[in-house]
Amino acid sequence: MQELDQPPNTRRERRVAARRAQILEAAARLFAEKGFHRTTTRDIAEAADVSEGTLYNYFDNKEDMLIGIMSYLGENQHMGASLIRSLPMNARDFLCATLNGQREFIDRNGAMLQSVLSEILVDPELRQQYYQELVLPNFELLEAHLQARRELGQVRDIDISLAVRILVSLVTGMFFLNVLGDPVVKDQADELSQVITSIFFDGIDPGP
Amino acid sequence: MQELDQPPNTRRERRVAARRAQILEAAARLFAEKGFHRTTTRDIAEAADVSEGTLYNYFDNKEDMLIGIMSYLGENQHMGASLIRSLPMNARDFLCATLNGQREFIDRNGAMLQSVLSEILVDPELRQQYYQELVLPNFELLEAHLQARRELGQVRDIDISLAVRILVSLVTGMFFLNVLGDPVVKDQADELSQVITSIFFDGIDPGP
Amino acid sequence: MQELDQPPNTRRERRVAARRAQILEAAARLFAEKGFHRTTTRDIAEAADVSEGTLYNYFDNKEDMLIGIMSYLGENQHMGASLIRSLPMNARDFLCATLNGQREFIDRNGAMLQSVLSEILVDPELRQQYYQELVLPNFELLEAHLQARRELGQVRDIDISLAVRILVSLVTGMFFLNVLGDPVVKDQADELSQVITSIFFDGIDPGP
Amino acid sequence: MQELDQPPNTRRERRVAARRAQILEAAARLFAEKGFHRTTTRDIAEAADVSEGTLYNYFDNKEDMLIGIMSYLGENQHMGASLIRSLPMNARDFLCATLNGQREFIDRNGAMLQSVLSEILVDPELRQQYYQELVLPNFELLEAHLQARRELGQVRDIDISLAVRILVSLVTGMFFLNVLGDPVVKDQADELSQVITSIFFDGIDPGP
DNA sequence: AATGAATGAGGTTTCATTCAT
DNA sequence: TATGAATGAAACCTCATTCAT
Repeated sequence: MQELDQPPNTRRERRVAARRAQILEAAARLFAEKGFHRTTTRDIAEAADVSEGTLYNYFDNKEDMLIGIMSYLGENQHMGASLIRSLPMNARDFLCATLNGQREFIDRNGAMLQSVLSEILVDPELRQQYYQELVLPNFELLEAHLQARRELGQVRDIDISLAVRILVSLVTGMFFLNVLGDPVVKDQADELSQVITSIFFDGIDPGP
Repeated sequence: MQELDQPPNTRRERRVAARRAQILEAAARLFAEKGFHRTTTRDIAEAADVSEGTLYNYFDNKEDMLIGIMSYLGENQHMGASLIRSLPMNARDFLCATLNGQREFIDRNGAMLQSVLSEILVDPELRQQYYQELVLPNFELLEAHLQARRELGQVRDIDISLAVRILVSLVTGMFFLNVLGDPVVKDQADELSQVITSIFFDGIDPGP
Repeated sequence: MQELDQPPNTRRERRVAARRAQILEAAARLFAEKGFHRTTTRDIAEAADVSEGTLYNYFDNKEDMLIGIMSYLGENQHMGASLIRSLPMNARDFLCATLNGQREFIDRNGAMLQSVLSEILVDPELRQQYYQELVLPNFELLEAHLQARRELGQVRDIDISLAVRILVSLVTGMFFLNVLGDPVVKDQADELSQVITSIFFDGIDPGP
Repeated sequence: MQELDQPPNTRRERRVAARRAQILEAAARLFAEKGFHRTTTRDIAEAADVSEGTLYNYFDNKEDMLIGIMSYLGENQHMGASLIRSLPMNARDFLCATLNGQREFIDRNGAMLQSVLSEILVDPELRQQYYQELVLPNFELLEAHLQARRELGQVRDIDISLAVRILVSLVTGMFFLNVLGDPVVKDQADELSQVITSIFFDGIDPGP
């Protein structure tokens, strides 16, 4: 009568997950458009095509939706798996591929990212959670990866920790410029990954 | 009835400017701590040691204070002047000095920056203004500067526009990491400028 | 389709009655603990171990449960029957026994009483019903009883109506003090009936 | 420029107190009519002829108004002073006077009492405060008084504590009957005090 | 008959803004 | 010019009730 337990979700659980996703997507879009605080629960309910009351059957409160968005981002920012498997790849190709991967991720989840970042800047608690769940794990994966490449002689002896921070800062800042609507970044997105790779590996020094 | 414009500020104008600054500083601190929306005008009034009513003698409304903060940031982000004069300086030293200058600017005005960035992410109008007044001017100055150095043969033939975006993204992203409280960025701030310079000029490739 | 009325309850009717009782008991307990308005239908459903929907198969609405509680109290406050039969009993013993009987009734149904009284104070409609169904009948029984005793010469010539009101007030007020948690009333409950009887019959005057 | 401090209230303080009273009176009336929970803040604002927002300049929240009402009752239930001074009075006259005093107090503050009692029955916290501030002090005063009279030989040797509880219960229960609209209690209010006094002193026993 | 997800009206509370003093 | 009490719109959230399953 009840479903099997093998797939971890029963029919009911799947329905709940779908509803949550439906609501989160609507919320994220609005949060990115108007900001968390300027978005009312009524807005969200209308965009998600449910009643206001229903929102609260799936989330404790409005803030909980933001946290839900963050968790979703965390779960879908796998980066990890690919990083390990990609060691055989040429170092430059790998960086370029990673940057393109990030771009793709942002294309899909930009609204969520935008809405979360905005609040992170001014909410210490959220910030803490974001750092732990979304930033640190990536730092560690990247450090391990870079370290491995250095041991393979593919990278000169720079401070790995700092290099990773620099890379992540760059991607983050790029996202920012994108949000600002900078036409250069928008129109030359393809070249950008290549130029970054080029500078990151060879620098801008004209050489001897 | 109004004073002349010749001496840029009469006694009265100076008093008004001081009051505005006093309010803006209080507001910026609170905005950075709790965010624009979670900060009430009552909070601001108390922090600035004036009454709520008085706020409205100096600003049209709460949003106007945020714009005031942005204008203040724009006026104090001189970068410009120094950039021209520093051409004679060695290219690497110049980059390092610039990065340190940015750090100093952020140390002084971090709270304001933080409060403004948070809203910029979710307020198209503000975003537009920020881009025009704070980002574009710097882009143009930096491009001109980098172009000049390239013509001097101090920089190899990369896309100047993109290089400038990369640099600014990096600084912006670094600010973000700082806000997030990343201990590496915080504790090794000095090395950071050097490592960035090193990578930016020489890359991470181990060479032949 | 419906069963006959001859045997006062068919199996089905008994099941329905049991369910109603199960729900009413849960509701009364919660109403007494937190009040009618602070108790949600969800609370009641959980406490009664049924679903919220099921509540509405047995009661029209939440208010109807309160009325149900009142009816239950009315049906179980028999006082009446015993009053008549107890005429032969010594007057003092009778009063003492009645007081103890009340105490017992309150011990068993205190929560229901408490929840009902609270609303009665502020709901004219409920008040009316309570007075008609629970108070007046007792007044009449008591008056008749007291009248009979007076005619037997066991009571001096006081205003019977008022005497009954005084007695009932006393019991009601005592219930109140009990709810308030007064330690004296709680710990000396046994003496209390006796002291009341003693004062009620002999007064506190030291005599000549 | 500012008023003297001698009268403990400045002009401003007096204005605040007046506003609070104005709001409390409106609230108490409505609470008694419809109950605390069925009374909306909008109702109160309209009845008090202020805006809803203004309510919150004088009270933390709706519950705080109920507490305010209770405090007001506490401050105006002096009973105390008169009790001491009245020792010379004949014991019976004293009881009768006290009962009439209570009746007068209830006539003036019945609505407040009603609204508070209703909530006290179902709110443990409020109940505690009520007991401490309104019940206990009266118990103590009455006990001392009765004790004094007993030592004067005006009262036979009964348990003073219990006698006081009995008296207070009686008054409380009478208030209840009044709220219920019992016509006997309402119409014979004058006789009531006398009958109570009569029974309380002499009992209902016909004597030998 | 039982369930519990969905509903949406309505409640309390906050807060930017105004304006009389 | 400075004040801060008053305002009232609007936000978030709760909860009794319904109804498809």
